[in-house]
Amino acid sequence: MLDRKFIVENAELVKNNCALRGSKADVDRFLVLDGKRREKQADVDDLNRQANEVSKSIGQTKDPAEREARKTRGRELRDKTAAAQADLDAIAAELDSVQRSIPNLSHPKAPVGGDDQANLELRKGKTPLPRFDFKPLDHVQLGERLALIDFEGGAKVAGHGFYFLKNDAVLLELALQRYALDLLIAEGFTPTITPDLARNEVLQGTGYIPRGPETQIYSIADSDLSLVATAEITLGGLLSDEIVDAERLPLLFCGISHCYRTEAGAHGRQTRGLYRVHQFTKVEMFAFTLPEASEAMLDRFCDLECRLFDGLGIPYRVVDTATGDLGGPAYRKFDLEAWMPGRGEAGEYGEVTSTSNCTDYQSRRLGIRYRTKGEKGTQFVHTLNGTAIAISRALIAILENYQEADESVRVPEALRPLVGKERIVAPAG
RNA sequence: GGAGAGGUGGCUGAGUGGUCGAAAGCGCGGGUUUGCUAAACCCGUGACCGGGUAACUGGUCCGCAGGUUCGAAUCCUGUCCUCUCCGCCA
Repeated sequence: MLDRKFIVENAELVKNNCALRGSKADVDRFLVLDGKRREKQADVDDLNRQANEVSKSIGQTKDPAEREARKTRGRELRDKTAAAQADLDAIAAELDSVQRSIPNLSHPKAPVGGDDQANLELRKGKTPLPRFDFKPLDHVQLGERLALIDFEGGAKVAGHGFYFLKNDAVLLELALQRYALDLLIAEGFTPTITPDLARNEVLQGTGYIPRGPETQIYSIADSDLSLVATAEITLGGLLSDEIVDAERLPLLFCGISHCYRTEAGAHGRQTRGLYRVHQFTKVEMFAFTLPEASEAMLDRFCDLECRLFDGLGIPYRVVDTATGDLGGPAYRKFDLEAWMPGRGEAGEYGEVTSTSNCTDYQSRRLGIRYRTKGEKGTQFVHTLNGTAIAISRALIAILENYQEADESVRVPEALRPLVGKERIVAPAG
């Protein structure tokens, strides 16, 4: 969320930004509530002060009658205080909910627009688009013919949107995890495998909303836990309510987690195959940085994503995400869209990774601060997240780009030592 | 799952109803001493929300949420977490 004082002092800016983002957050309501809150707070403070004075004086009063008189006075004051506090709590609760609904500011260079149609292509990857002298199959067909993906089996045990990976697809999944990890470890990231469940409080801190009507999140009955939609949630929560020394920053983590998404309201759009599924594995990058370092870190994350996909020999383009498509927490976001030859009439780009600079929007909610030696007070860190590799979508890109006329699939050079073979062919029989 | 112990400031750790936002130590900042460094000594040093140009000042915070009381770090209830032991188990 944004800083309360900042919103008050920059109300017009915040309102304009809400408009750019297509957010319906009620900034005017926020301003009214904030004024009320301050008045009420002053009342409560004053009553508390009086009550504290009376309480202190009782301890020093010897005369029993005088003590009783002061106790009565104290009771009266505490009653008034409690009433005022209740008013204040009600105001503060509404204020907080409005404040949380206000999206982060937008980077001045982020393209303005209502949805992903306005995204701006920045550049393309090193690998040229593949040329096929046959009609390429899509990954669903390939997955079936090579016995790599079993959607029917997945649907049978867990419903539509679930799948079994089989045979060499399992090796590919593990190879992709290891491939991403090897690069990130070399880059100084601390590798982690994170919980697949998190407290709802942590979900909310990172900007995810469990149990809403349009929630993307699976909740666990009779608990305050949800299945995570990404390791961004668990890695962000890792340092919640902590104060770190400035010289320890930046902190770089990468995390393997399973990602669970209900995909509520996503029916009818790109639901074929592995593109939009309820569960997949992801290697996620996460950074906590000083405020002045977050822009450069976003470029670094984007560059790492490019290196991973260049290394896999997959064609892609990088897009700068439009303001209306940024969601709540992101200040700026870059997506990698890989070429998927089996998609649409003659191939289309489809999002495979995404990296965001959330500035202090998440850290303010999560209470993640840093302290600089010799300086008074603390400040909020900046948080960034980026997909290293989302396995399901990477699989689509690999299968479709590396297919051959005989329906076999070459294993990308970089993965061959990890998969242990050069080519995936249909199992005998 | 059963039995205990405990969660206090950046860290360690005192504190069992009033003057405690909280001893002491570490760390950190400043100073004295010093050829330099180190050591020693002295002073200062929590976070958050308000008011004030400022000096300064009001309030909140001792895992979290409630309760008792004029008054709670301290007593009570619930909850989360950590540790030890027992049971079960991959």
